[in-house]
Amino acid sequence: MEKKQNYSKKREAILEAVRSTDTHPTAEWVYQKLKAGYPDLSLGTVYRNLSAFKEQGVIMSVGVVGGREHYDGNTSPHTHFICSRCGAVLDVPGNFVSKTQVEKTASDCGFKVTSSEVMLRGICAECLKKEKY
Amino acid sequence: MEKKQNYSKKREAILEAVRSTDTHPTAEWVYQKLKAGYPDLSLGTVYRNLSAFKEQGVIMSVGVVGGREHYDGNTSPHTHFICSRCGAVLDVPGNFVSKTQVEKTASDCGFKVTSSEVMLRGICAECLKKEKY
DNA sequence: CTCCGTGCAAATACTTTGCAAAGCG
DNA sequence: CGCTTTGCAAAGTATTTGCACGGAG
Repeated sequence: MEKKQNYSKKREAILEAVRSTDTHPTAEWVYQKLKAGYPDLSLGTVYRNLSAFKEQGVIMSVGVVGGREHYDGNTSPHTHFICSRCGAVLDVPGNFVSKTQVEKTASDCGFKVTSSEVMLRGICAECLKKEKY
Repeated sequence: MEKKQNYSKKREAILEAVRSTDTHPTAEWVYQKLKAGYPDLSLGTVYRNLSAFKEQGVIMSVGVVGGREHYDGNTSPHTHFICSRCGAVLDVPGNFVSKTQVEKTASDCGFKVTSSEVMLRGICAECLKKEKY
């Protein structure tokens, strides 16, 4: 039983904001970005719409980094890299997981896998540069 | 400049609690488990010690699932499966990432990778059973 | 005696929610 | 009009922190 969804300019703007960047934004980031064009936008609305999008599978969550949930408008499977220094979340080209191996494991263990995600942690190029002291 | 660390029975108990299970506990879980044996244990202490352990690399974090941070006493690289229904975090045998491929990507992109993690999402065997309606 | 570790409670930080008002169809 | 979406502010939840006291060395 799906709920009917009316058109909303703000909702569209929120989705567009997430899709138009590769910075893996947080709710706060989206809010700050849109505040200029939509002065009466409320942070609650951003949160509400982002979770709705996530639930519908329109966008994905990269997970919670530094206490904040980061979203990703790119739903095609790809890899993420998290810098332990600055907390940046970067896209990494390439799929590191063997699909057949996952499927085999799933049937072995008796559960159903709907998605897989690879996360690399380390220090990004930016922070490596600054670190030379 | 490392800080000196005295012996503490409670700290040891907290570490032992995380290591003695494969349920990937949260701070609250550890607290509940130890409360019986250490009636005046405080939740703040559990949080404090868990983050200290994590920082020292003695234990790892599985990430935030359902709003709570889950820890893992097993620091050897392995894979995690998260059930979208019940939120359980399970260990999965097998390493799904190609080390050489990660290393190549790292040098290509100019950052340093210190760890990699694979996360599978789906529905666990338990929940699949219950779902037959 | 001098620090370290802890209990306790207050403070944070992010996210969710209730409700009345405004908007879409 | 009926149902959806929003603003606003209050409530929630997980985690962190300040401080005085008990404990280890």
